[in-house]
Amino acid sequence: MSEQALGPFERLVRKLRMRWPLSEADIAAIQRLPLHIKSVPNHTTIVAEGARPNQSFVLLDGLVCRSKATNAGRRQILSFHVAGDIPDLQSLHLHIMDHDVSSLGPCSIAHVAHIHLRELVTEHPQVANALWRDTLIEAAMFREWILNVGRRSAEQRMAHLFCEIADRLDAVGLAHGGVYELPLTQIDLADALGLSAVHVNRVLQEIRGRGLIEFQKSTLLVKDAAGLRLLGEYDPLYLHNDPAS
Amino acid sequence: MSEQALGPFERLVRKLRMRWPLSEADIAAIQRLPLHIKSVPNHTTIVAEGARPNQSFVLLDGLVCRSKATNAGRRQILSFHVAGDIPDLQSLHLHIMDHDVSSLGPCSIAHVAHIHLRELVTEHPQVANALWRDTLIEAAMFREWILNVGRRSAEQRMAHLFCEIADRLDAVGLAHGGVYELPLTQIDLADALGLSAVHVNRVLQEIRGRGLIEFQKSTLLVKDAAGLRLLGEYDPLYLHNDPAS
DNA sequence: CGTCGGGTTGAGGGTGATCAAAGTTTGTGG
DNA sequence: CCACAAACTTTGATCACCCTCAACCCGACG
Repeated sequence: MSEQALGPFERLVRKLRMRWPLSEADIAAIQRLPLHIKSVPNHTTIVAEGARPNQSFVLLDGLVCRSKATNAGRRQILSFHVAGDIPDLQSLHLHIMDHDVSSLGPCSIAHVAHIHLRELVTEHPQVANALWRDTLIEAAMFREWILNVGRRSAEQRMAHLFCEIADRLDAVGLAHGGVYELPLTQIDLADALGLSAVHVNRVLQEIRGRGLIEFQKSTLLVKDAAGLRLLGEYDPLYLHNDPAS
Repeated sequence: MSEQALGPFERLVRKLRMRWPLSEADIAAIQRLPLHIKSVPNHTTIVAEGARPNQSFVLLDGLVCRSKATNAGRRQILSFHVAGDIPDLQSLHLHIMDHDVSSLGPCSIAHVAHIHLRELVTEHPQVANALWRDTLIEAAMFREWILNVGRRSAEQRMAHLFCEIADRLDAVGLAHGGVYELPLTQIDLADALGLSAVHVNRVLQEIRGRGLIEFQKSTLLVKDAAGLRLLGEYDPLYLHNDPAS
């Protein structure tokens, strides 16, 4: 990863600068954060519901998701996170975890103690603003997710999800011409979409048959982005990627 | 309303103090905010998707909801808000609305210009922290909502929603012994739960038949709170009401 | 008194779940 | 590097939850 040469928090800094104007001092302070880098194997719970962490982590490489489950064990994935995200930033202010954070594929993460994050946001209010805005965008993504599982058909849900993932990976430069590395099983997809794995399989075949995508061996290939957006009624407004909007 | 005697923002202040320790100066600054009080009739869109407001509003009295709709017009309610909430606070940082905010029953609101809110949060970082924490709790509620529509049965969804509403109204002192004033139609309930109005009607009869609740004429009566929580698998952890947690 | 929004009820149908079993790929230990 | 197990994918059959459509009822309100 070329980012490593520029420091482990390069992707994070790039994202936060898109969220809010930061000074050189703000950025330097982020890059000075004491960190503890760790490798996480596939399908591992990084932070569990009920935990009371005294640190958060920056995702340096890989894919993680947040999830909750019903008492009957039915899992619902709530969000996906890519390099540069801080998936459990909320534990800085909400001290007990209300959901799980786990890896999808092997990941590299950097733990940062809450003490240092707290110092960062008090000394650098602009960083606090950037993180607050990030929290707001995350909430906007949750809202769209609710609409997706609440009111769209299985096909539409899946198309919408693929559109969002593609857009987000594009935004952080993790796409290579419509090809996306996505270590998701069909079970993971089902848990994200509120469907059964069997039905995901069939819907996948259907929209693949229509020439919209290919999805096999952890690789998503978007063949007809416009058609996919049309099917999923995808409008990226809710991602608020334009810092001016 | 006795709160009006203590100032229109009394409920807001009470809520924010539960979110984060505020000084007398912080509180005074909130209460000095220039405001513009307005009455809103039933079933009115207060802020529409696509709008670019230069103000937010504090809900003084009544009930409002946030919602999005698919292109086919299928509405999904995303959250309910009670007196003391600032349902469109996000427009302070996300300048274009990605959803609607509309009234359920007649409401009283107080508009506050973004200019004054921005000044408030820069001069009073503790208020900014309280609002950030509020945003995080809101996101936690969205996550639970996703689990609800994604993985729970119609009965469970409804029981869970009633539990959450009851808890939240209890928390702000709007309950009178298991009786809650709730100006929701069955159509509104359906849109909140991702169900059809017809099915809501039948589920309502079912859980009413079991002696858990009564719901008619805009009044919710919780007859068996424990049974309702059990049915809905309700665990209020995600509301993070305890400031210490 | 008529209309309108909302509530209720019935009948029928479809989307997607569940169950079961057979393939296929992945991973692991010998 | 092979053998085996585990995990994932695929397919078929059946089923149920919930939707849609349609009609009727009711109370509020002009």
